[in-house]
Amino acid sequence: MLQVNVLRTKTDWVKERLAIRNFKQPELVDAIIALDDERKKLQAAFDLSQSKINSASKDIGKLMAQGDKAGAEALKAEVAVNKTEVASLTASMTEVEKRLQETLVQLPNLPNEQVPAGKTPEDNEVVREGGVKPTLYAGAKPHWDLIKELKLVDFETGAKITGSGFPLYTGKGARLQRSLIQYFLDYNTAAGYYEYIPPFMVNEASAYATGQLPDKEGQMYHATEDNFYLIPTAEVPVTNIYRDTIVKESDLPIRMTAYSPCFRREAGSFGKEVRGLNRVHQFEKIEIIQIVHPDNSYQALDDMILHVEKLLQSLELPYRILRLCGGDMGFTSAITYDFEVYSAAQERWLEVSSVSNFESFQTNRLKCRFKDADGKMQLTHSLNGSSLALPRIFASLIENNQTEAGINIPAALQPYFGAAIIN
RNA sequence: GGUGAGGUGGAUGAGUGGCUGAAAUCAGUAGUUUGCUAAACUGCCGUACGGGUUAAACUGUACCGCGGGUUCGAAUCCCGCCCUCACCGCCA
Repeated sequence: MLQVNVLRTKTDWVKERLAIRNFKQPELVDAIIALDDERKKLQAAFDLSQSKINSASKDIGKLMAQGDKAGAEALKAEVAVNKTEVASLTASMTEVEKRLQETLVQLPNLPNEQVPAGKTPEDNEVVREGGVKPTLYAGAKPHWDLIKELKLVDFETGAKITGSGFPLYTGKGARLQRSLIQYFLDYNTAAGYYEYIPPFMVNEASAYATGQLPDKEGQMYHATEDNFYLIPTAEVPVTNIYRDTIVKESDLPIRMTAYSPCFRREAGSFGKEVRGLNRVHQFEKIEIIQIVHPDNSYQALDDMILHVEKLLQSLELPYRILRLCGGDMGFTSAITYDFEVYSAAQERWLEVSSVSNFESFQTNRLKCRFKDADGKMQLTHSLNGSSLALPRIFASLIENNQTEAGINIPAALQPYFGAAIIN
């Protein structure tokens, strides 16, 4: 959520930035300022009336103590008038605040200056590529065939148990999955990220604070009986650790990592794009999250990018880093870098991580602040990224490392997996 | 799920209708003193939204788990909900 103050003081610049995203309703900015003006006017009137009531009430107390009943009654009548006024002002204020809030949450974050203009994924910029695309042998197969042959993942039984898109990892597949989780967490904690295992369901307040509500309601599984949402990413519960908190400036940066399953309804997706492990309703992901001083958030972003990049290098996967264009960025992001690995048998790039700086967009809703050296409250900045999302790593690992003898496990993973080859 | 106790500022904890935005202690912070460490003393020390100011000072309102209600006036009384703790029930 953007700060009204920013809209007010930098109106034209805000509209310019929104245009980079192809945001179609710049007039909302003016509407918000107008609503905020109205809110202020009502607040001032309310404060005045309430102040009259307060002082009259004190006087009534004194008059009663002195035994001046008539005087007290006269004042009570006066208070009654102000009370009606306060009641109607309160109603107007509630209404205006509600409209203000509803409008404010419709504005996406402002793209950073580095974000390229553009509408579709084709407009994303490739920042750099790394690793070597493997040359596969003649009989190489896409992962959905490999997992069947080697009994790594059983989609049919997963579908029987739950529904399509809920994979059942089996045997060596389950073991590979587990070793990846362990490896990623070790890698992240070694870099100073504090480890959590969060709740996998969150309440409405948490889903709202990180921006899943109201925008992405339909994306989440909803346990209506208790009004809990299954998390679409560990970002939601972990970032909410710092909801409504005032942190010490000296505690920044806060670095956190967490493993969690992620649940996404992905309504309306189907076809080749989502075949096999490419897109599923439940997947595993290890997330990294930072809450930092606003002056340092871009340094933190660079650190996170490097962190993820080195992890991909250690897995010996060919990868590329994209800077997303305005039109392809998430609602809450100021800048996003996507990491894709090349899946050799599918001959396509698969997104395995997305690292974003939210600046103060998320922390404003979250209300995570610190008091600076001058004693002023400031919003922290928040960032997050995947390090890493598993299914597509799984898919590209087995596709890229397949040989006639079996699937080679990269050296970094062997201590975790306990073998050098799957066959 | 049942019964009981409770939810007050960073922490502990006082406060049962007006003198309480809230005692006291601790922590924090600025300073004074002391030869260092330590200690002692003094000041400051909640958040939000307004007004005011170059910035402050100053000032209005709201907030004592959340939402309602009673009252001229509510942290304090009433109702609903949420959460925590204890015991019981169930259970990985």
